[in-house]
Amino acid sequence: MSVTRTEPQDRSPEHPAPEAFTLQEVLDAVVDPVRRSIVCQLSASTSAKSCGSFDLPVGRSTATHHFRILREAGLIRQYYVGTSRMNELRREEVEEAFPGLLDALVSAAARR
Amino acid sequence: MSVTRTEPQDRSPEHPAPEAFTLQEVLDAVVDPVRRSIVCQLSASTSAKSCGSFDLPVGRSTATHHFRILREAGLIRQYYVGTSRMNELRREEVEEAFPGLLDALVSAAARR
DNA sequence: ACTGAAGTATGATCGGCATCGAAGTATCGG
DNA sequence: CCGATACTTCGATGCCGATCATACTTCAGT
Repeated sequence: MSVTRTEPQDRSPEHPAPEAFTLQEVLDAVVDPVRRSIVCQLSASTSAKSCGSFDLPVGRSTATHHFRILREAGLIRQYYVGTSRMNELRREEVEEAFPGLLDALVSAAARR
Repeated sequence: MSVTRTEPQDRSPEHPAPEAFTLQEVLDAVVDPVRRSIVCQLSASTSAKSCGSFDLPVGRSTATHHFRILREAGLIRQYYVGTSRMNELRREEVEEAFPGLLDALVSAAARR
């Protein structure tokens, strides 16, 4: 009978192009403390980080929600490596769309 | 009997000191489109503007609410002139607390 | 005093969002 | 195949904030 085929899945999520970034979405993203924390942890790291490697005060399903908001705003890029979803900042694209904004935010968050 | 005394009132509202500014309050303030519009209109103007002189898509009481949020975040200074409440940006203080943030926001809002 | 103008205060409504738990999916190691 | 791991999806809940209408206050002009 039908052997449950395990065709390789395409699990790469949608990423908006820089031209589609909106300030509203970016602000909606970074106004949340948990998401801002994610951005700061990414900014402090040189390499990509898996979702599970973040120090977050919420459950897994909520974390997934936050990563999605950040991705849809254009702030992060996500891709799978095995079962892990890696995350990295889209520094250049964000800088191109909204010059100085990301730096100002991260350094503002670093104070205090 | 008691003549309704018209003692001069102190109607000057509370303004936080720059040291008390928090990034969270500033972002909570500017994430709202109406409030961001207020900030941009103030930034584009050289002089102070009365509450009523703004072009806003909400009723008066709601506008009052928005101005208060902006003031409590430290973004604007308010003072009465007659019955009019004047508003102006606290550029220097905000710049001192969160360097580059206000400029980045206003210029980001100006794009598109 | 009276009136109008400019805001503020208050209470109610209403929608959106952060959160969680439970169940589902995909991948990797034996 | 069998777990185990790492996330995602889904539905429900609960709260907070934006909005409005109404009533009130303060001031300016007459």
